[in-house]
Amino acid sequence: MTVDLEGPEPLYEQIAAVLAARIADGTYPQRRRIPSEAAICEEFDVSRPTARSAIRLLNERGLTFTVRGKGTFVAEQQPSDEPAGDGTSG
Amino acid sequence: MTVDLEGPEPLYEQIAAVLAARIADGTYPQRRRIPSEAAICEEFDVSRPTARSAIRLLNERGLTFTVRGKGTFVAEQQPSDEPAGDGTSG
DNA sequence: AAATATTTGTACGTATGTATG
DNA sequence: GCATACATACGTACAAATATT
Repeated sequence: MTVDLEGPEPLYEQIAAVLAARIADGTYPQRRRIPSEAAICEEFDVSRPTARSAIRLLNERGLTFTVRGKGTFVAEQQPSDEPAGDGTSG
Repeated sequence: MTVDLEGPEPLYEQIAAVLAARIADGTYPQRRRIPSEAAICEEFDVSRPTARSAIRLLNERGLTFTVRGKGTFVAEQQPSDEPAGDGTSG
């Protein structure tokens, strides 16, 4: 999986979207750790600040939570503002 | 007003607290712009990322909102988790 | 307990892009 | 076009918490 440097979306949003998709499809199971900042830097070839921005988004959206010295973990519940939304309505 | 480099709180939290106090006491009135990132850098002698972190905190807490190219403005209402809290109960 | 490695937290510096006036 | 101001992104260093040896 890669990101689009030319796209309109910021890198950190694209990366957050990729990670969010992995959470949604179970690649990153609940309560389990997601890859470290360093690993995200490696995979997406970005700087640590950018990797951290992506994680920050996930945390803000309630998908994950971060514990210093341990890592970032998938939250047990992913709250949603769109209770019925799976995008298949149209 | 200064910040405490030796203190336990991060610089950006200390700065956010100072700005929040100015919002609370009317130094920065509602709907009015607060100082620019550059001005905050100057006043507190910090880097732009640190100034931005402070502003981000204010935004997250609903005290302010930022408009790209214009500045950061005091929100019209400051939501509170402590409906009765003004600290004068004792 | 000590040393080392891993991982996140804070902070600085800089460059470039985008939006407003 | 220029000046101001925020947004994104890279690079780096050191501190603090955790985990392993």
